[in-house]
Amino acid sequence: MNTISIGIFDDHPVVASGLAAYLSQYADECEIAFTAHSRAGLLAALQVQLPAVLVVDIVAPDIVGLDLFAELQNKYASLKVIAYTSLRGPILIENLLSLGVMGYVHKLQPLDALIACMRQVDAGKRNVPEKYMHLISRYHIPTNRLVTAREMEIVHLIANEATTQRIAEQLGISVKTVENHRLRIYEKLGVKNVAGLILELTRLGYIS
Amino acid sequence: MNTISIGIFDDHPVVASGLAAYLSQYADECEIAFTAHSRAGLLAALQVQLPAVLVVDIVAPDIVGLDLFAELQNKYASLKVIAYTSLRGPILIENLLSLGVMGYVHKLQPLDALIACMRQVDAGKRNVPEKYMHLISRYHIPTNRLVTAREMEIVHLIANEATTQRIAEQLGISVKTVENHRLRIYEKLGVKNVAGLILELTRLGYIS
DNA sequence: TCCAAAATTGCGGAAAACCCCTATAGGCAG
DNA sequence: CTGCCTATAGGGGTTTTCCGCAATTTTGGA
Repeated sequence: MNTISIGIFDDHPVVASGLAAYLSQYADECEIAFTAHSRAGLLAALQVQLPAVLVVDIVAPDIVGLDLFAELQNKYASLKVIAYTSLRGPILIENLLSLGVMGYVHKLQPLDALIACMRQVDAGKRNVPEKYMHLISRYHIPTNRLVTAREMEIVHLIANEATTQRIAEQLGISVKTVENHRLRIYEKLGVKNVAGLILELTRLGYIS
Repeated sequence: MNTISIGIFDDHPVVASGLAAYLSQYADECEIAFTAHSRAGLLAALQVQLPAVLVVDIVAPDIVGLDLFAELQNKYASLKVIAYTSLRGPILIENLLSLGVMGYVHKLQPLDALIACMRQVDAGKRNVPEKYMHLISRYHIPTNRLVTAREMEIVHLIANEATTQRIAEQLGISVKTVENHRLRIYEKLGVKNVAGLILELTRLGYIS
């Protein structure tokens, strides 16, 4: 059995260092290449040593998240990435798969689940929880379920307690247009009003 | 130097087990009594072995959170509790202090901060971040800043996408009363509208 | 290249939220 | 007992959000 070289990225030091300490119990099977707590630190560490598997926490899809995976995919095509996060949901998983992420483990799962996933992924197999496995075969993004760039702009302004009127001014468009965007977003996310919107966005990790 | 007996409670196995593995590097200074991932597990573990210091993650003040501290305080008055969480804010810290929590460390801090806090707390000293230290001397709860039980009921209904009208029906009170509660809550939390309310509540951990 | 799907833009009208005020009854602490 | 706070509720408004519907531009695939 060869040893798996592992990189760990998590903004919570306790997770990165703690996981490294925990995994060192499995020293015959894996080897910690590095731990990183920031995006800059991660990119620096990857240039020094490229592990086989990278465990990444997604804090928020638009901050330390989805775009990072795209970047990693370009720079290090051979790197196998596992998303290890407390975010959930089929939309997220579809996104991850479409970006080339190899594995997904939720943080509430036992550590065994992560270790199992690492083994699978190191062997070149995609690995997500059973109930999402069917997504692997069709892991393209159904565009009509994703919030667009324009919608994201509006979403962030809403989260900043801006009214539709202020948003319209800020973006230089009609109030009615902004309203329409809002409703479309509600529809896509399956919520009924602002309360639901904000809650769902935090659940998905789009806003802090 | 005596060894500190430590219990760890966190719903994320990676944090509980990882932290335990990490701390075992400091074996001359501390000793892990147990790790727990659920409330029931914690209470069972405490009956078997009572550590000197208990590190607890607060997921949400009303779920695995503030009320737990009150319970622990009653049952195990000598137990020194450290809140180790990714929630923040002066309101939270005041709440914690008022419930007898001895220490608070944010999860984005380096692990050294937690270890330093454990030393302080084990020595009987309250320990919170510098900028909140002034709260220790007056750690009573300013009641007018906390959401009341009734307000919490309403807050949860709002988070469930209920309209003011539906809330009024559900609670058997007037729409106007519910409106009044809403505005009062906004005022207390310093937000302008539902968007701000929901975001602030998730920040404080009151809703998922 | 051309068509269909989508993103983005917009309007009128209804519903809900938001604001400022007043007012009563009960509980609890100084 | 006398404030202070909570919970209740109303009047009378303004503002914002929500709902259907529709036009225009952009985009992506056959």
